[in-house]
Amino acid sequence: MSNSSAGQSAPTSKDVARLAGVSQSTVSYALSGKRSVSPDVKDRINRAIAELSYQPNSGARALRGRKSHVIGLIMPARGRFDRSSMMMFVLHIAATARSYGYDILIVTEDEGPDGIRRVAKTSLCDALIIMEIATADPRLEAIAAVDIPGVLIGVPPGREGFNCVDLDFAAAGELAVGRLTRAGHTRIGLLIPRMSSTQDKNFPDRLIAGARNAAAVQGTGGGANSNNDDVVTVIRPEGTYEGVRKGLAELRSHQPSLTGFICMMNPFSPYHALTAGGLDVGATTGLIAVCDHDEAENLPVRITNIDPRREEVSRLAVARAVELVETGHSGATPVQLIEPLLIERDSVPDRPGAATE
Amino acid sequence: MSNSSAGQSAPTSKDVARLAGVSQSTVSYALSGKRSVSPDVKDRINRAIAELSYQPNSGARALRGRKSHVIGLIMPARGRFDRSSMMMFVLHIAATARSYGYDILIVTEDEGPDGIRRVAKTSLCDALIIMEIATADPRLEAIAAVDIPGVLIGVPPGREGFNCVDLDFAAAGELAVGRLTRAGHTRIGLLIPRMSSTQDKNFPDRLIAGARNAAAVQGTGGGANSNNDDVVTVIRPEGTYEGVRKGLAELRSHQPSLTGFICMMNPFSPYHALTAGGLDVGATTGLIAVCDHDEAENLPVRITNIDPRREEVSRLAVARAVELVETGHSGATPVQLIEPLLIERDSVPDRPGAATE
DNA sequence: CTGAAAGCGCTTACAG
DNA sequence: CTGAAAGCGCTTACAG
Repeated sequence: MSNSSAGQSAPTSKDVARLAGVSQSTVSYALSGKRSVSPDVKDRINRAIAELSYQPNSGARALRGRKSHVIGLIMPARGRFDRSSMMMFVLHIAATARSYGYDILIVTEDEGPDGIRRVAKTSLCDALIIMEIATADPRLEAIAAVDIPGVLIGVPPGREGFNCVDLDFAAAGELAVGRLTRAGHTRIGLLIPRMSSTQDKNFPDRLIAGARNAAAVQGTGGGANSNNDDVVTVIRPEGTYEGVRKGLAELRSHQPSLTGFICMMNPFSPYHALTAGGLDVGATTGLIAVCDHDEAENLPVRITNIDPRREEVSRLAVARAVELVETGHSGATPVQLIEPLLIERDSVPDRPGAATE
Repeated sequence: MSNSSAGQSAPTSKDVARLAGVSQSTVSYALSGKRSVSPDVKDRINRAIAELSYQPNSGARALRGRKSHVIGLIMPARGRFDRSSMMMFVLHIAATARSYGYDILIVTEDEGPDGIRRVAKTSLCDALIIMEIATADPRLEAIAAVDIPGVLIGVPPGREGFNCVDLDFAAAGELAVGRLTRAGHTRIGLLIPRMSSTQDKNFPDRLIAGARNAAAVQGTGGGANSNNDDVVTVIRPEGTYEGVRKGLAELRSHQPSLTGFICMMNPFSPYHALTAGGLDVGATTGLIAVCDHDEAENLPVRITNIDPRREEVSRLAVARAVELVETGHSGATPVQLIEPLLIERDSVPDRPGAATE
């Protein structure tokens, strides 16, 4: 019943022109604004457009204008990824793209590097945004070889010649360690879920470096020359509950004095594993998660979190891609990092002797 | 450096024709197979295509062929949705679409019904797939008004004239209650997270009806005329940990004899809330979750789950959309439901007196 | 089995 | 300030 009209073919700019009593080119110029059009004529055209509910054919526009106004979003290669945060990126990227007049096309891992070549060579996409790229990712090469611009979300090694945008993970590490040490937690465990080996070279190193750096700067209360490696201990457990539980148990058996924890994941498993292990998060034990707000709020204790600012990262990636398309891209640009934000909630208790600033 | 080539414009079918020493139309026919081409000529064409790494321009193809080979994926309206499962749909839908030669374009909630009109009227998309549609969703009307086919994932009321595809939630309810009653659990709590009011009319009713039906059929051990409302008690808590905890606490205070639970969500919160409430899931208490495998495996006790079969639902939705496009759609078709699958894990213990089949 | 030509619906010089 | 015309790269009757 619905959906069944034989489709009396959509109106064209020619139809609009006829109805408005002007030429087709005037319609085009009225829409693009690339030539001034008298108010009277513009008005008639707008009326005609409204009456026919005209929208320009995107195929014709792409063909003639050599621009599809579509950005390809290359999804992560196979591996363990947080689907929830991926979806967050997709939604923000798509919304931002629309604000620039672009649409987002999904290119999945299944196609591999061929997918990149395909959407570029067929002129389906004007630019590419690549999520969670891995180190030895065959897609990096494909992106470099193709002649539409690409923006990486992430800063993988070997990124020379690419446009990278990401959260400042070093700052995130500093922020988390700084917050915990200020609250008096001088022994800190840092949990980063293990990924496939090729993905491991992207953000973890930066996060760890930032954490170590903050430990060195803020000191441990033991003077400038204390061994900073003892302040922050990194573990890379499996991302499952069982993996996290085991990792934490082992860690604590080696370092019973740990009172502060940072996790680069949904805090659900870490929180419950710590609780099951007899620790009282928010009372004696500190926990900071790098995660989205809803995940931080979704526990008995509201978890102080570092907002990974996926919306801002998404915006930056799209803005970058659009700019490269519209200025006629030319090579790589400096890495652009977004500052992380620490949101104070209830999971970081002060400990005796804490330097409350 | 990379990405910087001035782009000596992609090769066209004319270039291929010249290199192969044939006409442009022959190249086209060789590619489409709509006319027979001699092996010799076909060979030369293929060689030329490979040499130039030619791929047909999608704008031209769309313009001339009146088909973009793009399907628009309309994301859920604002509300509380499980981003993880949404992402699962997106990935499966995109992969399936590719297998039919189609691509997926993301249309977000932000555009509302206008987004649907836009991608349809501009001929950007050949068909639409709509996820998680709500009852009084203004997008339903837009879909009906537009002249490309639409497929709904979900079976909302007022779906006359639409093509619907979904999991058989009634069967899921039956399956879960059946499994628990067979294990001797005669008092069952069913947790369905509360959504925005307009979304509440889609699957929950079907799930509940199926659960009640199974309770009636299987009996409670108390004869055919027992009050079936007592077998299954439904609660609709907030989807957060705190909401689930409170909901379960209240439920149990009214019905202390509950030993079986079904949750229509990631079992993390229900599991931990039950455990925190003193129940031993897998030993004395049964829990079945409608969720993805990884979520079922991500807990101290492996949770027996009902696979929502998002991959199969996605496949069906895409197949339906492609069929409607390629046959020249004509109105609505019967609702197509996918059978749910119960995966036996460790969270449903037998209770004394259980009828072990 | 193959080729020359028209045309899909736009945009953009060119001309006034 | 406006119009007539060419052409983007395909596909598909039409003609042989």
